[in-house]
Amino acid sequence: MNRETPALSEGYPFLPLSRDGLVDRVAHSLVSAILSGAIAPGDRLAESQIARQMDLSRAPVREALRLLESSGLVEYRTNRGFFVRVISASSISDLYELRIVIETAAVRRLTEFNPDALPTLRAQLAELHRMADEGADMMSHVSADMQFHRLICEGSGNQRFLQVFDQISNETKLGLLVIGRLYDDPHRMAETHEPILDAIAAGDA
Amino acid sequence: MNRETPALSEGYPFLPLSRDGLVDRVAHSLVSAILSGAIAPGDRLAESQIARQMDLSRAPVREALRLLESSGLVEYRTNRGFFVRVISASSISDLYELRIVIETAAVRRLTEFNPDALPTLRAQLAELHRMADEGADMMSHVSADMQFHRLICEGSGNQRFLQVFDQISNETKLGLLVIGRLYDDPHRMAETHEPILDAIAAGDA
DNA sequence: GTCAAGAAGATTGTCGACAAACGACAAATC
DNA sequence: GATTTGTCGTTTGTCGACAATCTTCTTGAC
Repeated sequence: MNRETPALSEGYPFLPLSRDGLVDRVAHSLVSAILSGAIAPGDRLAESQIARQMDLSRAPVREALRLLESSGLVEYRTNRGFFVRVISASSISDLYELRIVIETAAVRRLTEFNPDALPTLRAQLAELHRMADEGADMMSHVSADMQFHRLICEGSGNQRFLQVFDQISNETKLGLLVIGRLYDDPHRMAETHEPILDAIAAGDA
Repeated sequence: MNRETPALSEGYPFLPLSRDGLVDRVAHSLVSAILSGAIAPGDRLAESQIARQMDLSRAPVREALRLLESSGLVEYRTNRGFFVRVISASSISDLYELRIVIETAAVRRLTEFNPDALPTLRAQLAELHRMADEGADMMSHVSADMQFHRLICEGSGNQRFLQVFDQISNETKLGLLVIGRLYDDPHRMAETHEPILDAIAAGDA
């Protein structure tokens, strides 16, 4: 009974039904609620209430919240519970500086060891422009934008860069949504990414 | 009833009894066991067994393990449980590169905005040499060494640098212990830190 | 003898209940 | 009247039990 071994020749039209446990689904649901603004920063996240609304016990909710805590979206105080983290201006600027440091290093590695990743980056950039044309909503823009930066970290070949990026990505999204107005002009936003690509193509970090 | 406001003039002889919950104590206990090598990389961490040995229920153990997971010391597989993470060579090198990137940036910020932090760093370096003289055990060396690097991140003024550093610090310790032999000559090890201080003093990142 | 299917044992996943801690309001004290 | 103390409702902390899942061992067919 090995899951890796397909029972028959590859390729049935079955979508790989999510193997995540309940906890992951709860976590995902909470992330959506927070990033959509349905739950505001500073709000209390009462376990029992969430559990009741999702129709399950407190245990998986608790674990999901602990998960979110490690991604910086949520704050925990002993004997007091979980709260949606309030992002301060200086916190955002610190976060931004961290991203620059990580991604700069990632780009350097990428140009040096993995120039093959360029086409993928170009494709993602094109996608950004396409979305700008179609006037997609801000949430989609932020996601696509983040995906571009994620690809850079992924292409660097250093697992840790990607790990840090993923760890702070949700918080970054929250920060971007708070700032918001940066995305007034989606095309301009997309264009700011092009110098990065050019630099990579030129082999310059 | 404000805890911040003392009832009478400041200064009762009460030591501030530990406010950590059970979970934190369990987590700490597990970290010790892993870093001391009492539990080897790859080993299974059975919740029930740990709970039984510590004489408590599985719930706090579970949460403690989830905590360790986010610090990279432990790996979780759904329906399969927790395992002590095995650190590969490439993983260590990736981690090391990440630290260099972060700490370089931290040093740059520190020299620029917070040169006052220098004395503290010098003191910690002296401590390293003192320990080398006294022939302290490796674990203490590793801790003191890490503390030096932590002070750099702390002095940078960017909370995120410190956050990332702390997040990977346990894993780094584990890596250092695996490599181990680097600490054959503690004095030499301490000396490698001096150029950093000199560079900071010279205002050069 | 090898391999697959099935049963048995052990471990994780989830639950509901109770204990402990907290926050807010009411009562008492100076 | 302001501050401290006591009480109450709510929320978190921990527990033990049961269900679901995985792993191992056994069994049986080829």
